[in-house]
Amino acid sequence: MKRAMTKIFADFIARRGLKSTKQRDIILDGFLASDRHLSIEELYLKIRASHPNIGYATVYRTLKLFAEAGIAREMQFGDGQTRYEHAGEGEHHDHLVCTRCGSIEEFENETIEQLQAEVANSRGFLIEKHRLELYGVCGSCRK
Amino acid sequence: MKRAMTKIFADFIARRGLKSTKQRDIILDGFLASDRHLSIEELYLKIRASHPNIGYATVYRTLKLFAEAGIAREMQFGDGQTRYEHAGEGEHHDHLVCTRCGSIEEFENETIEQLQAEVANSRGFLIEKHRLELYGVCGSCRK
DNA sequence: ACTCCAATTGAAAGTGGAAGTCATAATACG
DNA sequence: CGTATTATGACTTCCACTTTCAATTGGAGT
Ligand SMILES: [Mn+2]
Ligand SMILES: [Mn+2]
Ligand SMILES: [Zn+2]
Ligand SMILES: [Zn+2]
Repeated sequence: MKRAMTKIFADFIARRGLKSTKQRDIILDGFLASDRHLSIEELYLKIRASHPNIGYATVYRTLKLFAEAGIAREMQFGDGQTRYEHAGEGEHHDHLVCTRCGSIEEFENETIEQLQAEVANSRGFLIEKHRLELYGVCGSCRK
Repeated sequence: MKRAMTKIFADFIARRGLKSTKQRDIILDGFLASDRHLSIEELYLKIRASHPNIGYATVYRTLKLFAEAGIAREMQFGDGQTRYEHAGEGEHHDHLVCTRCGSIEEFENETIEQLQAEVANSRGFLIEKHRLELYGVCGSCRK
């Protein structure tokens, strides 16, 4: 997975005539090694621990590149910060967001996806993407 | 509907020991007379046309009050602006958001709601609220 | 290896929407 | 009325990005 992502990003860099830099390598490593759904700030701080000279703006711009390259996806969970998650090839999932501890679980439900398609169809609406999030209290927080 | 909303807000004002003001009346009228899903700025500009002396902050604060009173609901559709829609008693719906013209349609699907509950249940997750939005091209924009 | 130029970087400044401040004004009620 | 309390509006601050810019770097072509 990590290999694949690294390859995809390298190809993207090449295709776009961009340059390979050590900052981008470091940020990619940090991103791939992390828990999913981290904010720019979170990744920046994590990376800064071992690379104090990498700037916020570079992390910010690099995450945008990851999104363009298709290895990251931008998300908004209503906490005022943009979060990035790993984006595998064509994979899709929705989220359960705990309003207590902030943890984010993922799920997939093909039936829901189909019903969404039906709703859109019946109105002549062409779906490009969708967002389904369940907010509430996670299992751990309920104990 | 409008009558009901007005009543609900008046009761809310009374219950909380707040004051009835002409600004709040004007803003409530403007809100109820509007298309749904408008941003603070949009409502502010709309109102300013006939009431140039009403400030942005008052519209901002009053919409928050509407939300607390239960006659409005705060929404985020990813365009960076908070939008408010009319909130009827206990009613719920999800949205189809056109990425071309920005129009927002509403829909309800009980089966999807049930499946969401099942997903949550199977993980011991307690749903407090959810968000389901389909982004794409609306019927009009496809023609 | 060396040049050269476009791409990149990081610090700093800028942006836009939301949220807070505060002096003045308006409301509720005895 | 008179007064305590709340509301208003102009302005400021906050915050999460987003852009700018001078200095640096990557790497294609000598
Ligand atoms: Mn995820
Ligand atoms: Mn709606
Ligand atoms: Zn939790
Ligand atoms: Zn449209």
